[in-house]
Amino acid sequence: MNHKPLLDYINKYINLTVEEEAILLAKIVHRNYLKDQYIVQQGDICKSANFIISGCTKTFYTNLEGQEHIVMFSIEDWWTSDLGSFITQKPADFNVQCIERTQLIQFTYDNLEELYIEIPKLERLFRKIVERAFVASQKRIIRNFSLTAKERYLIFKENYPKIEQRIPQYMIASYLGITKEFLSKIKNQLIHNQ
Amino acid sequence: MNHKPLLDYINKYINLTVEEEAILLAKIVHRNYLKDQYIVQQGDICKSANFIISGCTKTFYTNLEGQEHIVMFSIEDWWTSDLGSFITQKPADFNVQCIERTQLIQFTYDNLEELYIEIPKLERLFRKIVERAFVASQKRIIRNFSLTAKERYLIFKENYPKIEQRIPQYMIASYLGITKEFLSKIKNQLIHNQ
DNA sequence: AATAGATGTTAATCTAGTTTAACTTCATTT
DNA sequence: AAATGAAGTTAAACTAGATTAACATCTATT
Repeated sequence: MNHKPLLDYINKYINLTVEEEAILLAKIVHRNYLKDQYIVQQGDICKSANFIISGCTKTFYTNLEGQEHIVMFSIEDWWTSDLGSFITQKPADFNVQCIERTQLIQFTYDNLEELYIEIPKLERLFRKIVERAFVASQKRIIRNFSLTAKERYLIFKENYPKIEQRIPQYMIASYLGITKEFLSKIKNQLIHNQ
Repeated sequence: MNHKPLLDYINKYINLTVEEEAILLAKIVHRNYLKDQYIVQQGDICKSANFIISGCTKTFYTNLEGQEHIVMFSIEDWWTSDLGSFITQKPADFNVQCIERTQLIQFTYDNLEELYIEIPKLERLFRKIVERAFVASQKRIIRNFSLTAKERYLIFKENYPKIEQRIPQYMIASYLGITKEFLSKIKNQLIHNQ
């Protein structure tokens, strides 16, 4: 059981004592998912906040016409969940699915509520994590409004240089909010530097 | 000095003792802004998290061509700030400007850091607030991708029935990510139920 | 009451991105 | 090695929404 990435990650935000680490480790579960398996499905109640040790997930919404819209990709050292469903314990709006074989650490809702009481410092940890996630989300809204698809694609490549090779084009298009055909056209334009 | 809306708001999330309330109230500042005054300007370091007692603000980004893109409106019983700038104490990406005469309570960065230490429960309060804000922001990204401008306008009217009368059309258009001319067209279509 | 400035509307023209559909490439299974 | 299917490309026709520009309305100030 490899806890190190989680503890290293936590220690960037707060300092846990050895006893606190032990309390925390007693309440987590390691879990392995295969490629294409779902961690959360739209309509389910999201039971866990998940810290990724290895692998990659996509969080997406499927509308009535069956079109997928990807809100985020998550990789090693990041979290994945339907946070809205998790915090309210109501049915999820989003699906979370593994794009690769994924190894993660799960905090169930009840265990995390207990941990907040046993180790109040964790409130600070998660406050800081969600603050950063919120800021990134707001910036994404602005990019979607004020930039063209080509500009958004270039920024995506800059921000996630390693992810692009791991993810099919049509998912990147979905994340950018365009069709796979138009992404294909953009890439062609970039090759012929237009 | 009217603290009641703030204390009522806080008590929906956590319970403060009388002593804790006193500590908190000692560290806040009441502030009044006139219509059109700025609370934060792009490039400034955002010095405060602001709880609105009365009035209304817009948070927006101005791009190089001078176009405004509104990320959020804030009214009574809600927060306004450039959170990204506030938490990192680096220059703001956004402007926060009053659309009406606005009365608010300010938490400066240093005071809030001290409060987190004196009243650790506040970590929980702000964790929960930001969690909800993040969830709303994710849902907005999906709406922008998967709905037409007309659908987004109708949802806006549903979600903010009282705000619409208080805010000029061109700002609503900016929030929806469309031009004021196109919003005008949408409204005309809705009148003639197309 | 006249002027100026901000806000809102209408309509013509234009464009970024979608849709549809046919084709290619690549990996997987039999 | 052939066959199936998933992923990606290309190109033509189409549309949601932008741009431009002229005009209308409303308000505040002198």
